[in-house]
Amino acid sequence: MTFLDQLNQQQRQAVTAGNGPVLVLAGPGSGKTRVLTQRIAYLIAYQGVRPYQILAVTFTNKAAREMEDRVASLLGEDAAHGHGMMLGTFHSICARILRREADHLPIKPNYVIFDQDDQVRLIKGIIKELNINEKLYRPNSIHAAVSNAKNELIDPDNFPTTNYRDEIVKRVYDLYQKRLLTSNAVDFDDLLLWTARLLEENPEVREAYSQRFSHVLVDEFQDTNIAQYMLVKHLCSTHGNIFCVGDPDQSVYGWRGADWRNVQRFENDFPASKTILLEQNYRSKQSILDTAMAVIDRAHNRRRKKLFTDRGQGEKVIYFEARDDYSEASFVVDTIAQLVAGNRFDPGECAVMYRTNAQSRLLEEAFLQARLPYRLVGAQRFYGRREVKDLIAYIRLIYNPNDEASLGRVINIPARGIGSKTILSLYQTARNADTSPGSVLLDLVRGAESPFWGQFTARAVGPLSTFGTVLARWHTAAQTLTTTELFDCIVSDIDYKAYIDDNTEEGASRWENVEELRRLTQEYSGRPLEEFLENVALIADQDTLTDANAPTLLTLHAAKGLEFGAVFIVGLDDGILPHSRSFDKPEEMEEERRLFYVGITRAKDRLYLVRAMQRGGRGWGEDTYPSRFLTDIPEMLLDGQSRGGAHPFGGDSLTDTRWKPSSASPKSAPVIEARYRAGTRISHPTWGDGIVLNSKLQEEDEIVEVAFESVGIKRLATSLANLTILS
DNA sequence: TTCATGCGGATTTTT
DNA sequence: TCCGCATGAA
Repeated sequence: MTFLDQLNQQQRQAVTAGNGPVLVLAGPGSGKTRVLTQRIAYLIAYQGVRPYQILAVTFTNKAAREMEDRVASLLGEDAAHGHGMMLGTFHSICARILRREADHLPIKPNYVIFDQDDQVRLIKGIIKELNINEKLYRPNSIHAAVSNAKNELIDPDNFPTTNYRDEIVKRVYDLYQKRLLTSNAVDFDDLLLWTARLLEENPEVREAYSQRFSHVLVDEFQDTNIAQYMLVKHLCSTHGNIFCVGDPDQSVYGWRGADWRNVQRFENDFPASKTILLEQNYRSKQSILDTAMAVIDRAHNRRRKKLFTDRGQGEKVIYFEARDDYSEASFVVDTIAQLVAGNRFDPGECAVMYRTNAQSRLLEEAFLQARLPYRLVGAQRFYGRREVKDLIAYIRLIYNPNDEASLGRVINIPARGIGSKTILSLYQTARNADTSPGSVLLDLVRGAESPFWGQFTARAVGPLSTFGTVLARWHTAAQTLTTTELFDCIVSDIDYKAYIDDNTEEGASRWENVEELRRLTQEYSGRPLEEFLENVALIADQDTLTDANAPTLLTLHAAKGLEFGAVFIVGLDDGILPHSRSFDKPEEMEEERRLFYVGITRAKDRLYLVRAMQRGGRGWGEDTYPSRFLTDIPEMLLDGQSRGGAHPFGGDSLTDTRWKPSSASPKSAPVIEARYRAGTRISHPTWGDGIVLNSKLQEEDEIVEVAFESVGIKRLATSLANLTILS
């Protein structure tokens, strides 16, 4: 068993555990991914389990792919690849099961998946339709209530009502589910809900899946909700071979229905389960673990865990208090530039983490200003763009013309004379006939023969039937065209370029997104449309992580499961972390604390805790207070102080000694030699060719001034700019 | 029906 | 700060 040699005793115990339920409680950096992959490899190589009998649930699609690759490299390529190991997120696995088992359910196999936007859009429409006061009952909050119910497997009929608000939610929920069905659509929660119900109500289906998957493995178990828990339980109902890995201290999705008590539920439901603790940390220096423990030990209701490592004490954690949010951002960028210039880290080993997405903006600006590349994690960034959503909605509508949300989105984009009045009457007509607006539209192609024709005003019926005709043509074309061909067809038919590219910079960037989306469709050539749509719908934030060697910007939530050499956690102000919306809810405050803990434990070698004394606008920002979590960290663990000299905890304050990164660096600066001279011809990835005007050595880096043919004179740090010498 | 304009309001985290 | 909505004119 060669690959088992490198495991510690607990890891090996987990990997080689026999059949039956196993719960692995794994601290951060304790090698849990390794345990999962080796467990799979072990089952295949030594227990005679066939790959297709294994179901492994990961937190992102990216993690699933990586796991597949790692298993393959442990066993040799063909042993794992292409033999039907079922690997993916809960949502993607459910989507596949539902596609196959649709005839047991009130949906058809060509269902579409509604994203958050579609869901809220639908709810909003229903609120309007039911004449409910939109100000009092916000679509977003009603949606949250509905979603919570679904995550607990509560259907509209069983929705508990203790007050008037609940009554409203119940009515909306009921209609919402009906609308989803006429649209032949499911939302994110339905993927889990329908699958759980499918297995619950059809013993023969349950047994078939349970027998096919003789081994079920679940990662990030602390973040499962009730629906997911039940799903897992059903899937191993015949054999009980369930292997869960998780860490209650890293549970940060409670607001999404995740219930860390699933760990307790597991122990109750599977009394024979083995529990294995992975405690040794292989990721971080001890100074970082000490900081992490200081923060998490204040949490209530938890078993104290000792985090230890043999990676050495490491340097102290740096605390920096910036004047305002602008200097917070430039501190981060400057420090990263110095870390990179000093050869302490690759750009790609650095990450900046924040509580809310909005915080990324100033950081991005600071990176842009410094002309340093960065990578931003977040599906929203690309898939949330209007132009991208529009085109995906077109494709979705063609794939499934009953999709009401997509139709509503694109029916008048670009404007084709179908305004709100016309749309209203189209929807009304469809509802009266107990069908979908899309099929009314398609029926209008028959002209006056359609029973719907007479129901519209002469003014409205023209544009409607025209659009119906186009839609019908696309629908037919889609049977033979590739996704890319269909994409091109849509874009040119609606002249989308003219619609979005208004010759402004903004317009140009929108068109770039369209081209990027087109490139994406090419990856799906030869694969059915539904795969494209499904993957696009279920994309996770982390799936957007590229392997570019540049610092990563991401939310603390998105950081879960990742690790970086140097981590900056910014915005450590009360109200941001912990977020002000959690202040009066103890449970949520605990979750904020765990979120901070997750961020801290992402760091391998260096950790920077950063905050701004003012926030909100240049010079006019409001004063902030340090995060209350900072006071839990003993002073002796921290290095650095604020610009004003005040230590956040009122400790000994040194007067205006700004933190100097070089003073904290134990490595002496490497001596470097100039590589560029005036006259050297170079090439830059974005600006093309240019000639070096002059060069000087500065702070362990070579700074060159270059005249580019395209953009004129620029100053660049050669350690970052990725220049190629041509002559 | 569309487009421009101005106002008010809200504003976490994500599959 | 940005977004969505209502309002009013063409």
